[in-house]
Amino acid sequence: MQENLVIVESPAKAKTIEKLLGKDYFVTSSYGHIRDLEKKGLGVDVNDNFKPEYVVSPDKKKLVEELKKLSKQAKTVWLASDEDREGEAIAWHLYNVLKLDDKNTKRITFNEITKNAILEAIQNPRTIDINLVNAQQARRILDRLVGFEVSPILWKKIKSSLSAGRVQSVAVRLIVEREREIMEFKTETAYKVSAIFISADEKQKFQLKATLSADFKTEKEAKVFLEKCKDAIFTVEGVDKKPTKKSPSAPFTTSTLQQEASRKFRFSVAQTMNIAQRLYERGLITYMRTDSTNLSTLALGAAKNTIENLFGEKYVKTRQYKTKSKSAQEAHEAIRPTYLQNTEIEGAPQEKKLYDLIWKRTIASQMADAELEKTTININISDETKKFQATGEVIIFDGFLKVYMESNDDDNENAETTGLLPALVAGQTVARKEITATQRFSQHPPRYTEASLVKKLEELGIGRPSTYAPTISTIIAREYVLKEDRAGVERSYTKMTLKTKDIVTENLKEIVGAEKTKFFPSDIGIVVTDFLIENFSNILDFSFTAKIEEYFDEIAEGKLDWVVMLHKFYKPFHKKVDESLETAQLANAERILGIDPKSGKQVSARIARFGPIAQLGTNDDPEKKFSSLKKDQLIETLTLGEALKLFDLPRTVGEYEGKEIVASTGRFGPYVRHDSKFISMKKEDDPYTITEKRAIELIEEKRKKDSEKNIAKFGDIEVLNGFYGPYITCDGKNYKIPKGQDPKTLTHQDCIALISEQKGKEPKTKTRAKTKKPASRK
DNA sequence: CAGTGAGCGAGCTTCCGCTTGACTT
Repeated sequence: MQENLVIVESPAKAKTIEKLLGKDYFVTSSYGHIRDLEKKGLGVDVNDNFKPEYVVSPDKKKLVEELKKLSKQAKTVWLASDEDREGEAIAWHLYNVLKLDDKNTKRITFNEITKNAILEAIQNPRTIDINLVNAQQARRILDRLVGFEVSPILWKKIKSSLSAGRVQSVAVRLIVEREREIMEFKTETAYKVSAIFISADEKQKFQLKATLSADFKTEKEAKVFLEKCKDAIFTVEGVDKKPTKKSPSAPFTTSTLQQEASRKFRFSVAQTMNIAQRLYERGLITYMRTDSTNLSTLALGAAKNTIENLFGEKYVKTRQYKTKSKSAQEAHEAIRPTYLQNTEIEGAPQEKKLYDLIWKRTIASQMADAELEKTTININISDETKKFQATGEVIIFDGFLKVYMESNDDDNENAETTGLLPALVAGQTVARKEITATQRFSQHPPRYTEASLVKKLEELGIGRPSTYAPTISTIIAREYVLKEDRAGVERSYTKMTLKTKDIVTENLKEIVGAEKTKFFPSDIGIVVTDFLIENFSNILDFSFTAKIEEYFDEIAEGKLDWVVMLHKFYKPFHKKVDESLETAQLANAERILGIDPKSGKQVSARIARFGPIAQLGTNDDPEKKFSSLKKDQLIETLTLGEALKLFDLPRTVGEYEGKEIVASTGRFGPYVRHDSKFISMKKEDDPYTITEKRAIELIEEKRKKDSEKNIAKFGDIEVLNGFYGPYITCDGKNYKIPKGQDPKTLTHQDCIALISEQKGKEPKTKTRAKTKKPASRK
């Protein structure tokens, strides 16, 4: 029996600390918070100074009993949860729930896990800081009030099971507003001119690529310029050399790691966190949920040694980075390898990749600046004020670039800067090889990716490292936003090239606007956002979190009473809740698109019980028709033509064996129906144009497949040939056939045996918030 | 590259931040 019980938040951390402290200390963990506000109802008494109703979480009951037992046996209990608001609250809840005694309870904190730091903490224990706890309670209660009072308004006004919250609603707003910017975006076109120059005499041999200092608005202007260039003389005005420096980025925080892993490996935010968790549990990296760029003195020393060994002394530059994010609570170190001398690790390929990234980023952050020389050459054109310019960059000393370079968000391929430029001198003339004017288009602002959304949220101080990934799954699960690929569209552009004598004009085509795993808002997301902005503009304000954080800071410093703060917030807020329940109208509830020229009926679009629909005929029309919108259509942008097209389905294609063939689009994409059977169309088919002949082909193909499908049938039990190969089905459940077994030889008895054998290990149904997967479209 | 192509209504849904687990194909 140990005299000392130390409780930290994470079990992996407990393990390392126990090793450092030795046998007099038993170190265990609380697995985060142990209790929370009652789940049913508000969990807060708004009529009694926001008295919270705390309940031990069901999955923590066993753990709490265990901790109670341990704490009774210990002589001293050390509450060593993290050194931030949440950590202080965890300590306070532990103190209360475990009914600890002041006399033998000590609160300690440390923000790096080294023997010295921990021993120092133990030498300097303190008591629980109730002001900090109150700041956490205010935060927790405010979030509950917002979430649980606003969400029910949405159930009533828009759709059941929707949700609103301080963090998620702003995340959706960002995506909705970006989409609106894109809708309103007007593409502008310009002609960019670039030239390739070669030596004017035979002495030098070079090719120099240069760009014109200004673009032309019209094709005509660009052409006039090219004409002028035909007989122009090109003279080097000057060669300018400037030394420049590049500095490494700070070590990883949660959000920067998510961004880089997304840019470099296309990992999703959740994927990155899962892999990082595994590395953390194996003791390979420090904690992965952090907002700090700080490195421990131990790590700084190890980095210095490693860099010296690998690259030499002149590559070393020890740096400590200031955390940029103002909302940072800095309870942990930056994310770094635990042992910097381990340049690589064993493990799954993805684990190796992520570790390598973390290692490089950490090491680079402690390396010298890269020294570069940037050269700019300006070239004058006779009788013309515009100039050509060529720039090149040469690395003089690679410094940190030896190991790592941060990637860029916009994968623009117009990297104009090249390497070494030819050695030209002022006054020298150069000859043109060719000059081209290419039509270019301005680009709409980019849609958010998971990682760029996290970046934006962090900049706004909204959300925490532990919530970025869950926030993204929430807004997807509510179907406020979709993460999607979109095919691009073809666009034509002109390119004029001045060759030796003539100007050649070409009309070329390019694909633009293709999107890969980007966020698009849904109609529900748009309507909910508009409603919330209309009625709860303060909460949807991008600076709302930052403002209340100031109050929380004051509470933490003991300058403001948390109950007073909540009263101030709640009074006007709750009034608004009541008002909007009574009176609020939905913004953009319905859009009238126009009149159908064929029937003379009104065409409109709105959100109905099962989602967005188009409607033909007014509400009082007994023969009104409905059609669901397609997945890539939005009420806001739907045109009359697109809406009318929706009513062309279902469409009678023809007849086969005396029965009608109908084509339409369903949940799983376009299909043909015949004799009350549904057959999915192939990629190349279109329900609007499919012919009778093709439809019959599909029907016959399906029949043939079905006939091959059945291998055997024993009453309820069937042996079928499916997508993954043969399988047994019974009562709507499927069972595997062992490898090496020929399905044709299975007897009834064999099947029964296989079923009962596999029934035992059926998965337990878990009541987890599941992300509903919408039907996939081809 | 399987299965699938609804809907008459009861009762429940929901927040943000700490943590890890563990169903099978």
